[in-house]
Amino acid sequence: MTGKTPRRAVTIKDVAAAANVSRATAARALNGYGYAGEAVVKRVAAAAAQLGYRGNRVAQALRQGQMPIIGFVPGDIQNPFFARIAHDIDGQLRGSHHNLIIASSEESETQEQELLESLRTLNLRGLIVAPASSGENAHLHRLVAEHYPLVLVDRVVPDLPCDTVSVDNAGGAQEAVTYLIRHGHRRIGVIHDESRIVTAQERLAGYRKALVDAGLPVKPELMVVSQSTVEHAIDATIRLFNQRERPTALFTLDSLMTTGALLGLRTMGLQVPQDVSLVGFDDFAFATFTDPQITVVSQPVGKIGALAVRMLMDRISGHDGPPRHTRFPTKLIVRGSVAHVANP
Amino acid sequence: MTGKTPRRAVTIKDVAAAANVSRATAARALNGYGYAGEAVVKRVAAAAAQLGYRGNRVAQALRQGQMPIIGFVPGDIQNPFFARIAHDIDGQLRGSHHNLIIASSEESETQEQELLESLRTLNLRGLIVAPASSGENAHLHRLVAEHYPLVLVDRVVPDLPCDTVSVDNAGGAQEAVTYLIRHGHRRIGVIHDESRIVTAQERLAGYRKALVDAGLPVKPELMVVSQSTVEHAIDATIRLFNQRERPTALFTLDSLMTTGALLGLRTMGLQVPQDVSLVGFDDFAFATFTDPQITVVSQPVGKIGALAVRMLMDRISGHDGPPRHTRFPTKLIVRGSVAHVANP
DNA sequence: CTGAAAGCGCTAACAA
DNA sequence: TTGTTAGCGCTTTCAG
Repeated sequence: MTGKTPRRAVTIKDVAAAANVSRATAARALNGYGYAGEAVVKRVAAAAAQLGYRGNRVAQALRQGQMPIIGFVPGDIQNPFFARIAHDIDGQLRGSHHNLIIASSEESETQEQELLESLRTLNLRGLIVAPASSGENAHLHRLVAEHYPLVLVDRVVPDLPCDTVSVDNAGGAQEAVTYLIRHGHRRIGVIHDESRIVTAQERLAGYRKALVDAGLPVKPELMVVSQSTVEHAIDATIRLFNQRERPTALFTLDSLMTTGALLGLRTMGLQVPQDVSLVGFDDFAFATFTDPQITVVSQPVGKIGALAVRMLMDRISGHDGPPRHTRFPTKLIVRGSVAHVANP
Repeated sequence: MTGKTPRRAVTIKDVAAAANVSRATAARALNGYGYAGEAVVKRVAAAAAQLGYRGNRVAQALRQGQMPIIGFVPGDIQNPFFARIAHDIDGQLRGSHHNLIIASSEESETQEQELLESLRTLNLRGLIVAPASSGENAHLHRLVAEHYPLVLVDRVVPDLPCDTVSVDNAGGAQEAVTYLIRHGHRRIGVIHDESRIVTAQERLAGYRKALVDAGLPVKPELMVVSQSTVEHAIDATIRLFNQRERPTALFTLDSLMTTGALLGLRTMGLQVPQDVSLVGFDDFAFATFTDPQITVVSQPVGKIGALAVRMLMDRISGHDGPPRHTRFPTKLIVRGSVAHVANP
C-alpha cells in the first residue's frame, strides 16, 4: 500500500559478506559441492537464512548453460488426454527440481515451429512434444541432429531418430473393429480426421486391416472425414447416417469424436446400441456416464507422461544410445454400446 | 546418428565478428534500440540470418533482471476449468512474447508455498495464482508486500491487496437455490467441500442466503461434506439420500461434484428430475449430454484468463494503483433437471 | 553513429 | 579448506 520500494533481492555476495567469507566459499557451503569447513557451512547457512537468500537460477543457468526447466508442447492443453499427461510430467519433474513450461501448438504445425524456436532461446534442458503433423517436420529433425534432448509423446514421426512414448494405435483400432465384426457387423462406419496427425492415421490403418483380415471390403462411403472436435464430429455423423444404406456400427478415432457421434446419433433419433453399435478410441470420463455406457479402446494415459520424463532425463544426463520407442498396449473395455446383428 | 557433437550455439559475438562490428553495435542493430547505421543494420541482419543466430534469453534475462515468462499456479491443471484458463493465458501471452510456466498446486497450500518459492528464484515477470487456501496465506502477503506482480484468479483472499479476477459465486449460488425454491422445493440438499477453498465458501454462503431470504431453515443434515472429486461426491450423495426424510432437490458446488451426484443418484435408482431436482455450479461439457440435460450456473470462463493477463501486464509495466477486483456475473442456464414439486 | 568496458549473479579452475 | 579470478551472453553507460 505505502511506497515501500521493492528491495533488491539478496545475492550470494550479501550472504558471503554477512558470513565473512568469499563468494566462492559461500556458494560451496550452500550448494554442498567441493569442500567446506563445518563451522563455515553453519555460519553461511545462518546468514543465508537470516537474509532470506533464495539464489538466482537465471544466473546459475547462464553460467551452466541451461535452465532447470523442461518444455512440453501438447496438441491442446484443454484435451483431457494432454492435460493428464501434463499433470504427470509436472509431478514427475517436481522430484528433480525442474519446472515445466507448457506451450500448446493448437494442432498447428506452424505454431509448433514458432514455439520450438522460441523455447530454444530459453536454453531449456529438453523438450517433450506431441507433434501436430506427420509431415516433414524439418524443425524436429534439426533438433535431433543437434542432439537436443527430445521425447515425442502420443505421436511418433516416421524416421525421426528420437525416443517416443505412444500406444498401439493400429492394434487397438483393429481389435475394436474386429470386435464389431464378430458381433455380425458388416457395414462399419468410421469418423476420422484428415489424418495429418499420425495417431489418427495409425488408428485408421487398424480399421482397414480388421476389415481386410475379415475379407470385408473397405468402402469409402463408410469413412467420413471430420476434424477432431465435438461439433465437427456431430456433422460428420449426420452425414454418415444420412446415406441410403446406413452403417450398423460406428468406430470413432478419439474421445472428442465419440462424444460428437453420440450427440449426432441422438439428434437423428438413433438409439445405441439398438440402431447403431458404437466403439470409440480413448476412454473418457463420460463414457460410463451415458446409458448405455460406451465400449472403448482405452490407453494407459497415466504411464505416458512419467515414462517420457524418465527417458528425457536419461538423455539429459548424457545417455546416447539409439532411439527407444515404447508402445503401450491398449485395452478393449467392453461396456454396453455394441449389439449383435443378424446377417442375411 | 553419427558422432556429430552438438555445436555451440551462435552468440552475438559470432554475429558481430561476421559483420565486422562490435558486439554492442550488433546488439543495437538486431534489437533496434539506440542508433544504428542503415548499412550496418543490413550487414548484421544478414550475418545473423546466415549463422542462424537466435539470441540467448537467459543472458538477456540476467542482464535485465527478469525472464520473459509468467507463472500460473492453478489448483489442478486437469480440472477443465483451469485447463481452459491456462489455454487462454497462454494465448494472450503469445502476443507479447512471453512464455508460460504452469505448476499445479494440487490444491495443497504447502505445495503452493513451495512452488511460489521455487518460481521466485526464476525471476519471472509475474504470477497468476488460484490460491488453494483461504487461510493466512503469509506467502502471498509477502509477495504483495514486495510489489511482486500478482493476480489472483477464481479465488480471492480476503484482505490481500492485489488484483483479482473471479465470479459472483455467492450471487450465482443464491440464484440457483432461489430457482429451486420457486419450484416448490423446501428440502434442498447441498454437497460442499470442507470449504478451505474460498470459492466454495462463497457458494455455500449463497445457498444459505437463499434459504434465509425465503424464510426457510438451514438444516445441517441437508449439507453434506465431500472433497471436490467425482468419487467423493458419489459417496456424499449416497449418504445424503439415505436419510429417512430425503431432500427433493440437490445443489452441487462444482462440476466434479455435479458429476458425482449424477452418478450417485443413478446408483440409488433415483431419477432426475422426477425423484430429485438438480442444479450444479459451473457448466461442463457433459451437462448437455445427459438425459435430461442439467441446469447449471455458468461462469464466463473464457474471460478470466485474458483479463488476468491484461491486469498482470499492466502491473508489470509499472501501474501502481490500488488493487482492482473484477467479479464476473454468473448466469443460470435452465435445462431440464429441475421439476416442480407440490407443497403441503 | 560506433566501440570499449563494466557488470547482472553465479560457478569453476586454479592458487594459496 | 578457502580465496582470487575469469567468464557465461548480453545490454548499457560513456567516450570517441
